[in-house]
Amino acid sequence: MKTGDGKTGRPVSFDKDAALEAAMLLFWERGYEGTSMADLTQAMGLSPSSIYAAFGYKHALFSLAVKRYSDSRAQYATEALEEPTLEKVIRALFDNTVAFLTTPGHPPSCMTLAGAMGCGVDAAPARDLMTEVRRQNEAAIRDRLLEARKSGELSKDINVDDYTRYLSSILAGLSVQAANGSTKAELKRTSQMALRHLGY
Amino acid sequence: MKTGDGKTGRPVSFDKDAALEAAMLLFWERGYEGTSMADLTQAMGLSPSSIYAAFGYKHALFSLAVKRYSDSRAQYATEALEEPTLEKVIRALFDNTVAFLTTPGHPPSCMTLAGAMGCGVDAAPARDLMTEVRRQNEAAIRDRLLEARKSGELSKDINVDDYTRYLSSILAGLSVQAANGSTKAELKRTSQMALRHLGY
DNA sequence: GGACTTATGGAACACTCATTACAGATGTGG
DNA sequence: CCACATCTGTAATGAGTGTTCCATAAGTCC
Repeated sequence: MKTGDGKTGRPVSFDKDAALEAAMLLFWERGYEGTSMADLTQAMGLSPSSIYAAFGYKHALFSLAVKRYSDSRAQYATEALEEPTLEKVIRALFDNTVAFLTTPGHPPSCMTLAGAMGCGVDAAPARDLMTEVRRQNEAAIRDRLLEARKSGELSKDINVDDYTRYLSSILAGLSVQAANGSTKAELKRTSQMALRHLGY
Repeated sequence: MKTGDGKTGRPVSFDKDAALEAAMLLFWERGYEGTSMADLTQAMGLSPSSIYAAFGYKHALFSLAVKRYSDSRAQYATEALEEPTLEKVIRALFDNTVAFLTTPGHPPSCMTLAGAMGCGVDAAPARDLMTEVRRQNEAAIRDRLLEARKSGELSKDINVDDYTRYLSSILAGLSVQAANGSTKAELKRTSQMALRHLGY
């Protein structure tokens, strides 16, 4: 019998999904450095051995948590980019962001900002991962804008790279606003003002 | 003779200003949690006892570093708000921010974002301090906008609170952009696009 | 030149960090 | 029921954390 096929041996006795969800929420709130393995064992309800066996080192667990975050909580951005017209895309981008930032049950900010901005040398890989995710999100917006440019919805006078960075800036700024403690109503009005200035 | 008057006893043998500057730069780069006292002793060139005698606990040192940051590096914002007309104020706000973020010799981001966004429970006071500073900066912008409203430069149709949050958002977004690795030229174009959409 | 006050460097403190060793528990295949 | 493989909890690992103790150095005041 081949070993490591997942059929023999004592089976995993906990819900891997639920454990990863708990880890994600804790990393989201406290960042990479601010979350200790002891905190994680408590939040996940597991002993260190189980965590290491199932997810690997702390950084590997963090990577998985970030992936889970991108694939679930941060899907609102992807959904917005799938709207049929450019106007709907941009409106959805702002509306969904505000809704996301004010959803109860998780910190009022983006995980890619709270996760690891400034950090010690040991946590540099986590910080770089956060930067990479932010850049990927930006690239997704750029792709959608390029599409709109081809379809004629976005004027060819507008530099797509600049417009992408401009939109990203405002959206990131909303996240900082939310972290500052802005209310849902305030964020909504701020985002409406942004839309108005954008011409929507 | 009264004790503690700073006249008797062995005098301090190092430059307090230079030491605090070194601490500020390290906190700026690595954040509160990412900077250890051991890192600080090395960067400041001092032994732990000297640091504790001169600046107090780690958090007190951090507070002093943040104050130094606000009073020196972050003065560009205050200066912008002192411009005579609203248009000049807003232009300076964006121009100075871009210049600040791309100045060599310090991290390409705002200390209030890198210092402590998400963090552990022990560092919560540091995080709250950063939030407070961000809100104070916002309040300064609001005051200047209120002034412009009174002088008639800012239309009374515009909600000052909303406009303040909107401007703050874009400026914070520029900081995130810089942390993402945007070049000076890119930041300049992004900020120019923001100014254009603002009507300047 | 003592008496006094404060600063300094280095070692030590108690504690937490991420990670692992080990012994026992729990399943599957024969 | 018996090997076998894997998981699980406890306790330990060594390194790193912020902070303090202590002997000594370096000044001022009488």
